Amino acid sequence: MYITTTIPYVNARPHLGHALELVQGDVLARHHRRRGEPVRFQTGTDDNSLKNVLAAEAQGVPVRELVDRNAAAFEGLRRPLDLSFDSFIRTSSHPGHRAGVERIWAATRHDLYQRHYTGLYCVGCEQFYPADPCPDGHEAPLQRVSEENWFFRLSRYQDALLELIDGGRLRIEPAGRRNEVLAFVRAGLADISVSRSAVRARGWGIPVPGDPDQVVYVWWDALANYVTALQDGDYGRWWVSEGRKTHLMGKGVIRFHAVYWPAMLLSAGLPLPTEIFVHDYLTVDGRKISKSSGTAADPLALVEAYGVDAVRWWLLREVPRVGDADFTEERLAGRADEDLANGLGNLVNRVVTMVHRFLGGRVPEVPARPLAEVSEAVHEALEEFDFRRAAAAVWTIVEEANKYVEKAQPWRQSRAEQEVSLATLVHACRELAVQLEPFLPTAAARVAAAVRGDRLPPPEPLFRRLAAKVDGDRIGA
RNA sequence: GGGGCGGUAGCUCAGCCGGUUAGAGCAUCGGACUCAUAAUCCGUGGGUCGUGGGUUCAAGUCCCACCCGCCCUACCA
Repeated sequence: MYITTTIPYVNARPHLGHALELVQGDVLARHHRRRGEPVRFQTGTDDNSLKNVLAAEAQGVPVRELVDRNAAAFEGLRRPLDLSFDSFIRTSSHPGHRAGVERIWAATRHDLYQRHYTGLYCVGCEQFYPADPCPDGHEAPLQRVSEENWFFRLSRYQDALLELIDGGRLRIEPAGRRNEVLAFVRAGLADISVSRSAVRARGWGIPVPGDPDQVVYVWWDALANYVTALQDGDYGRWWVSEGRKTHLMGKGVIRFHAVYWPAMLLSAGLPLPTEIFVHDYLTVDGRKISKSSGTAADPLALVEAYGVDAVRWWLLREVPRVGDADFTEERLAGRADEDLANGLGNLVNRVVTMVHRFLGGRVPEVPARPLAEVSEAVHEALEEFDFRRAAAAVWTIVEEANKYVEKAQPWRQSRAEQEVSLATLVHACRELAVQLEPFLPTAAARVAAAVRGDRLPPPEPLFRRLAAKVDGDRIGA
């Protein structure tokens, strides 16, 4: 399985929305690896966007410097968020990217033509609009741009795209998004401009082969990353032979991935991705994430304040498959205290304590029942990209184990009975550690360490409470 | 303007092809227990299922209109 996230442009540091997509991809990657499937999980940054240039100008720093600094911040999310991506591509520095874009350009050359174009261009959207108010509400006024651009015959691929999506060869989830794409394609596809004048791009980006006055449209450039990042044998392995190629993305960029990108590949005669999963957006304190969200939307600051487990758990356990979700530090802490401290942490702690008190720390041998139902429920949920349902399925182990303690009441049992009940509970905790790994790798490792071996280490709390921290010490503005 | 998605208990949400008294978690309240991070377990209360029509023996669950939020798309004079 080849899993990709979108590559964000790096005009600013990463925010919580980026973390959501990365964590979702990470869960999929870890889950499928654990099932023994070969997995390549890839992310990266779109360095070539004109927005990066403008941001650098606004800050008065060289583009290269801004791009390098912010790209490093994205890549730097790996450790604090426990991400397991196998490769990180930067479109401005990956050794094969530019050559790859040029190859795709050449392969689609039969569908490219030059046309004089005059239109209103929104720099914020990197897109042309027919009338002045930019629908996204970017402040900069639309620029009247008149130039000779390269166009791609997107219109030729309408039927092929419909067949591809309607026939299910390109799966788009959730279903509502698939319908949205189908409606867009059925409405008719116009050819799209796929180059910009190099002058307008401030010389930033990849020059059009044979036409140095133009640079390749940043979307064309960025989309190509999914294949250009695959060097040498990797391309054959992960793009040609691999049966499952999954793109993760936010709802704002579905058209580029579900329409432009497959059309580019069709034109170039290259294999297509097989799945697209579209997530919705996060708001913070009821507002769109923006600069003013400050550290409350900064994944790094959140991890430092609350820990990686709490942050990942909120993203996975609380964000619905469909619909925007609102993040607050209160919700993060509430979920962490309820589930991690009171639920999981307390369970492990009470089990370990009882093993010490009643059995001298020794774990008795008992036949272990595998918890296949949980594993299956997790898998089914993840096949639908329902991370919340998958996380809930893992949690049934915590709930069942806590109920089991109340029912068995080991403190009232004979030694023989205690051996059975506590062995069962230790087994449940071990299984929990296994099932939890894709979601909370750090927490899973700590649980595993607490219940490993014949002799358990002395009990100690696995998770501290966070709610008090929120009251007195909100990190947000 | 066209299309799509949401609007279900205080909060976050489940409710597939229509069918017994509409569910879960959190919060509230009551009880139990003591192994545990005042944790856990059991139980209670609480809902005009956005509004109004319609189809049906039967609708949260299908159809129509409208209201609210969001998304996509186009902006006919």
